[in-house]
Amino acid sequence: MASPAEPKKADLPRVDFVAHARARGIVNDCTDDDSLNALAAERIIPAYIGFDATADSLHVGSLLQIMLLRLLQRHGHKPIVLMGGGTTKVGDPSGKDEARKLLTEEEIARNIAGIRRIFDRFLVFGDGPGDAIMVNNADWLDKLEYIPFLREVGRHFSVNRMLTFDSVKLRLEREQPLSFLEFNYMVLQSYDFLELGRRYDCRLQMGGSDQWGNIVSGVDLNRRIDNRHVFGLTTPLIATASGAKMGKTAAGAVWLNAERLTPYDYWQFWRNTEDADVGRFLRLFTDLPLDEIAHLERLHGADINEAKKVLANEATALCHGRETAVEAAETARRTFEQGGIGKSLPTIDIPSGELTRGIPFFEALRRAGLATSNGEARRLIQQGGGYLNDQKIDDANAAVTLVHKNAEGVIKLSAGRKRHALLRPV
RNA sequence: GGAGGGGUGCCCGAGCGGCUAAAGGGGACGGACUGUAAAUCCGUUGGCUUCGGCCUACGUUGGUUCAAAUCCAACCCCCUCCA
Repeated sequence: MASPAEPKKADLPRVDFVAHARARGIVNDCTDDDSLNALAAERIIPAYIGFDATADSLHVGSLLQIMLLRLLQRHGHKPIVLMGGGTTKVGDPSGKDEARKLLTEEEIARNIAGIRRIFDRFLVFGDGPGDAIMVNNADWLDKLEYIPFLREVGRHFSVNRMLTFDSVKLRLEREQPLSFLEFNYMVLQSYDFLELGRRYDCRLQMGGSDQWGNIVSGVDLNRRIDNRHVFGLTTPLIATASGAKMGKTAAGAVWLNAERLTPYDYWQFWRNTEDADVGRFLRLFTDLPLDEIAHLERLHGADINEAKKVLANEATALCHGRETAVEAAETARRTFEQGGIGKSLPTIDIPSGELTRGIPFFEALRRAGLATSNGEARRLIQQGGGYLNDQKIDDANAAVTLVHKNAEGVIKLSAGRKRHALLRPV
């Protein structure tokens, strides 16, 4: 499989990291641009972002963080991917109304393995100075001793101030429960930063803007305990131009692994970006140089679709490889621009015998994954959204048979104009 | 430990004995309009169905009643206040 990491590693100057990140719109806030720039000029900065292992994949909600680590590495610095094997057992209350379900050790280990595969596509791991590493905070959190920890670290935390943090305040204001377990999350996250400073001379923690409070706490802790001058940098919260939270699609979250979301659907997600977001998303989610993006941004009206295709191609190439992206683009071209079919469309095998007898249209739609129940399939047909080989079919009970097999040997089913699937007689 | 409030469909939230598969909103899906965009408008939104119906659902388990999301009991969970 082709590696997407075309600018394989450091192809940009170390000193420009923060300025470039800002120019691309990835930076929401930074504790101290000037000192950080000075440090970047002087040496390779090990920097980390933490990811909780709550699922076996990450979704686009984490993509900006991933891109930031990638940009960091392109500028010659060292990305540290911190897996929250320990903190996942606690649960980050930030931005949530409810505590997360607690995961078992085995689930967490499995999740970390899945997430590692995603990072392998975006970063170059290794033992060299600018190579990325992945570490797990369970390595130090699991064996913490309560009293010594409280005495070393706990005394630096003011409960008064902790109560003012958004993550906590939100829960209290909305009268939602916040357990003491979760309340400790920010302390542990701060401690991670201290530990990474000690182990890897990590100087920078990055994360989403909702992590700002946790990050500056860690910056303080490094200074107070080890007298280490470290930095924090956050990314903005990304919403679509029309205000929706980013990363929702028909099927739910936009996952970064092919098992949860096919590369074709991933491509489609980017292809359907709102006009007003195209330039911004190109800067945030692709490696394209800024001048090239500025050029694409000048497209207007229907022409902007070309920019959306570039966005879809580049974003998909990063995540699934160039070859896969090209295939998805080709499938989309045939499907939407020629009303044909492409090989990236989901394909379901159906025994020929069944098709000889014929299966009702509604059932075919359901089995193709275009409806979750017979009722939904019937509704779809009734509302004029059921298509068989691009012909609208009104009769839910119409038989789908081998007669409908086209030149390529498959039967094309569609739900509305955008969702397609193929049945393949076997 | 005590007192009060609460747990409703994907989410928020109304209902507080029958007219309730459960108002309203959000989200989602389909249609119209477009450019595979946004905005807008229309429709749909528990499952199965031979389309006549049949199941399952309002924290859990029992009970009262011809009839319960609605009343009663016990239990579980959450919130607030008191000790």
